Formats: sequence, structure tokens, C-alpha cells
Amino acid sequence: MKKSEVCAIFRDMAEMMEILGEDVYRIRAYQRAARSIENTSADIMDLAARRELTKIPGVGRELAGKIEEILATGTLRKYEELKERVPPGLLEILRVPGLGPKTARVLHGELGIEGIAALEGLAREGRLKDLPGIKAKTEENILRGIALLRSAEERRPLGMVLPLGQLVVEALKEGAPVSRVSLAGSIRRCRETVGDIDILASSGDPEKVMDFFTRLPPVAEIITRGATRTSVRTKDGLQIDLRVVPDESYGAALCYFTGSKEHNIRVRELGVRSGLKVNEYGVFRGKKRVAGATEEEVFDALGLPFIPPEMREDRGEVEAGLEGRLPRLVELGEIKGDLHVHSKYSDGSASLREIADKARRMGLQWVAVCDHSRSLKVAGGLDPAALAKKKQEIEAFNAGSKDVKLLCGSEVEIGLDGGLDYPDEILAGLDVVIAAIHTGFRQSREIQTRRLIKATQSPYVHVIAHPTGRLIGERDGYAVDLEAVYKAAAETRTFLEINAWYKRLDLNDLECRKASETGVKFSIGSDAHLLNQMDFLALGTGVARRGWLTARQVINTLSHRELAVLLKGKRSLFPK
DNA sequence: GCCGTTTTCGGCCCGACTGTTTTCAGTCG
Repeated sequence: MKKSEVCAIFRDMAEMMEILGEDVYRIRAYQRAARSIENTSADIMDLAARRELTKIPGVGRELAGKIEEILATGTLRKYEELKERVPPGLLEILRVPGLGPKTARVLHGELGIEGIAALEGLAREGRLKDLPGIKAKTEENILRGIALLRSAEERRPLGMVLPLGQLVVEALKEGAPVSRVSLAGSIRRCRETVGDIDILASSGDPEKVMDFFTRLPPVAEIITRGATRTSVRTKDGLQIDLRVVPDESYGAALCYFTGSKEHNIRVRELGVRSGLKVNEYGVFRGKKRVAGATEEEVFDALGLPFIPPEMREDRGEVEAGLEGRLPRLVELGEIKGDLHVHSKYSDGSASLREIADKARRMGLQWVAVCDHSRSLKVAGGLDPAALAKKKQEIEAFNAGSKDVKLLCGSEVEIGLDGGLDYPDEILAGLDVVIAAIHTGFRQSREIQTRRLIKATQSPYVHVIAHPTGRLIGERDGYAVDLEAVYKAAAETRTFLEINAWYKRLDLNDLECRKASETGVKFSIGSDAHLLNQMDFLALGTGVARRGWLTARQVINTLSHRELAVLLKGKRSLFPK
């Protein structure tokens, strides 16, 4: 039983109770508990075993008992009772945007509607109009909502969306009368997937800003257009919202529109306790505005240090801020190199020199060129001769390069038995060895765990690449006992990769945070196969920041010399 | 159902927008 299943049950229950018109604060308690469980890095089974479930914020005695019941029986009596009273089709129609629990209740009570298909049919026939609180307009809105639901694109990987967001922000800075402009929303928090692009600007002439915005080349359609908020859709169906506020509200609005919603709620609650009201226009004591122009000012008025956007998820950052124990997060500017890049030697498209030139343009000092190992034939895995040639070329390059240095590495296949794809003599000659699973995804949890742990136990393996193997929106990671892997990695001083390739982001934010508690350190690698993909390093840094990691916990912050010493150091743990 | 330097009872985040209403309820972010 995973915590996600517990959360799903609580969320379902909240929706059913909403339809039944139960107490809103009880409903909110279930929703808050679900969020809170999702955001906790602790293992829910462990907490239950230690009878410490009430340590989760928002979980009291009552809900702790319910979680225990779910863990013990797989379900919950009260949940089963609710399901008897609320048919599943009724939950389905709640997914229609603009249609909430109150309306759903009326639709079911009066017409017995139990699904989107039935709802659509009756709306088309004009048979909803005479229900209490529903007229022609609401009927139209329901039909529009159903169409929207069908066309709604899934959330997209951050890396697919970020470049467009940055482009629009740059365009506004250049061409529109704005004094400040920034990305906001989940894209600014560096969430791994993004539903739409939120942008905030301040200006004394919002009309001109909106005119400029709606005429930008990527814009295909204007959805709504107002003085403070305009929404457009791009040619490939992505929504961009631009909000324009006066300069004195910019900081408060940036906090508000960056979110997350849960973080905002927490911050406002904090304000209420000291008699302050927080909204998108500022922080107010009575009618007097006490802060609002900058985010720093807003946090300061609430007695908080600046909380970086990547942390604003209500995962304990507000409490940590109050107690003065917010970590100083690793910054992109501190990243000195990329630990995982593919070259022409295997399936990458760039030469060693091109990789080094790109690194120089990015302000990096070193790059580990880690091509595939020999058995991964589909990806041009290197046989020992090719590997020797590559090593020679890298040595020659380094001898002639005053600034950027290359490390000769390999992304070595981990076999089904946990064995490695090159013999030790060859591994010993490499600067960096990243061990990876690309085959045998369907092995049992025990086998996968053993494979990864055995890899950490090699004196020559420095990094476990993309530890879960998941691809965002395409496939889940393989079954593996990650906590056992973290423990093995910590004991053997093996680093865990934050693979920054846009569909991987593996480990993810929560797992980074959990792993870091065991003392593990991390290596960020872009996994670039094309030169421009080295820019994914920024995504990996975002994941590290969302995982609350400091510069000391990320080995990419080391100089070339420091890194070389660290990598050689693992062998000394293994007496001959 | 949770929670506590105003409280173990009585509160529980805030505002915009829409559509249905003559002053407000529902929904959303």
C-alpha cells in the first residue's frame, strides 16, 4: 500500500462528501491531510508502525486511525459507505470545468445524471435549463466545459515548455512598456510538468502590454482579454496567461501567482495569526499596506526569510523559515560541470571539441563525456578499442585546453546479475563511471534492488544513473527498493544521479530529499545527446533545489581538481 | 476533522468572476 493510494482514497472521500453537502471544514481536513501525506518524505508504513502518523501536519487521531485501517485492510469502511451513496459517474461529472459539487448534486437529484455522456445528451436537448439555479447560460457553459475537458492537453514536461516561456518574457522586456516581468506559476517553481505558462508584469500602461502580448508570433488564439489578465493559446495548444499589476503590488502578486496554492494558504494563515491580511495586492494591517513591492518585503513582513520558489510547495518550508533552518540551496551559478554527456563516439551528435565549446559558452569548467558501454549496441556502445581511442583523444584535448577540461567516462550497463559491462581493468582506467540499467525493466523488485546495490559495491562505479528509469508521461520506474539503494550508496560513497534530461528528471525532488537524509550526495547530468540539451543542466539544478539540496550535496559544484580527487577516493574504501 | 502565545471550543485563506439573483451562491486559482 503506497501513500498515493491513501491520498487517492481521502481525495475521493472529500469529493463525495462535497456532493453530499457535508461540513466544508471536515472536507477541507481530508483534502489537507491528502496533500500533507503526499508531501511528506517519511515512509507512511514506518510512521504507522511507530504510531507516529499524527506527526504529519493535518493528521489527527481520527485520520491516523483511518490511515491505519487502510494500511491494514486495503480500504476503509467509511469510504465504502460513501461509495454506496455516491455513484462513480457522479464523481466523473465533477471533472467538467465550471461544474462543482453543488451543481452535480442538483443534476443527480433532479435528473439522475450519472456520467458525462448522459450530461452532454441532456444539455444538448436543453433539458437542464429548468433546474434550480440553471438557465441557458449555465447549460452552454456545461457544454463548453465538456468540450474543454476533451481537448485539454496533458501537463507537459517542464523542459518542453520552459524555452517558450523564457522567449515570451524576453520579448515583453524588449518590446512592451513593462518595468518588471517574470515567469510565475509552476514553471517558476520548476515543477517537472507544467499545465500552462504564467507570466507576471508590472506596468503603468497595461493596455499597451496586452496589445503587444496578443500580437506575439506564437499566439494563435485569444481566449480572454482584460486589463489585468489576458489568456492566449499558442499554435500547439499551450495556454499562456499574462497578468499585469501596478509596480507597488508586483512582489505580492509574484508571490501570489507563483504559488503553490498550498504554500499561499500556509503563508496567509501565518499572516492571520499576527493580524495581517495577505493578498495579491500586498500585506495589510487593517487598511494600511505594510508590504508588496518586492517578494523579500512580503516575506519579511510575515517574519520569514526569502523562500526560494522551488521550495514553495507547503512541504515544511514555512516552518523551516520561521525556525531559521531553511537550507541555502545550490544555485545554477555554482554548477561547474556536467557529469553525463554523450558524444559522437556512441549515440551523441557532437564531437569532443564541440562539447567543450558549448561548455565554455555555458560558463562550465569541465564535462564528463560518458558514452554507452559495449553491450548497448542500439546506442552505439563502445568496444574496448574505441574506448581507448576516445581516452587518447581526451588526453590530447586536455593537454591543449587551458580552461575547459574533459573527463573520460562511460555509462556502463548493469547486467541482470548486477555485473558490469567492462572488466575492472578497463573501468579502472576511466575518470568517471556511471552505472545504468537500460535492459530488464520488468525484473522483480528484489532483482532490481540487488542489481543496483551490487553496482554501488564496485570500487570503480562512481554514480548510479537515472536510478528509477522512469520517463515522465511515458513509463513508471521499475520496481525497486530505493531506500535500500540509498543506504548502499551512502555506505559505499556512490553518488546518485539527478538525470536532467527533460523526460527523466530522475531522481525526482522528493526522492532527492529523502535520499539526502541518508547522507548520499548527488551528481547532476544532462544526459545530452544533442549539444543544446546540455542546457537541461538547469532543470536538474531545479530538481536539486526542489529537493532542498545545498551546494555541498551536489558534486557538480566542485572544481575539476577537487572532483578528480573525490572520484579516485572511492577505491581506497576497498582494501585489495 | 484539525488545532492552539488571543482559544481544549470555535474558529478554520483570499479575491475575482460568473450567472443567477435583487444581495448572493458557486466555482476557480
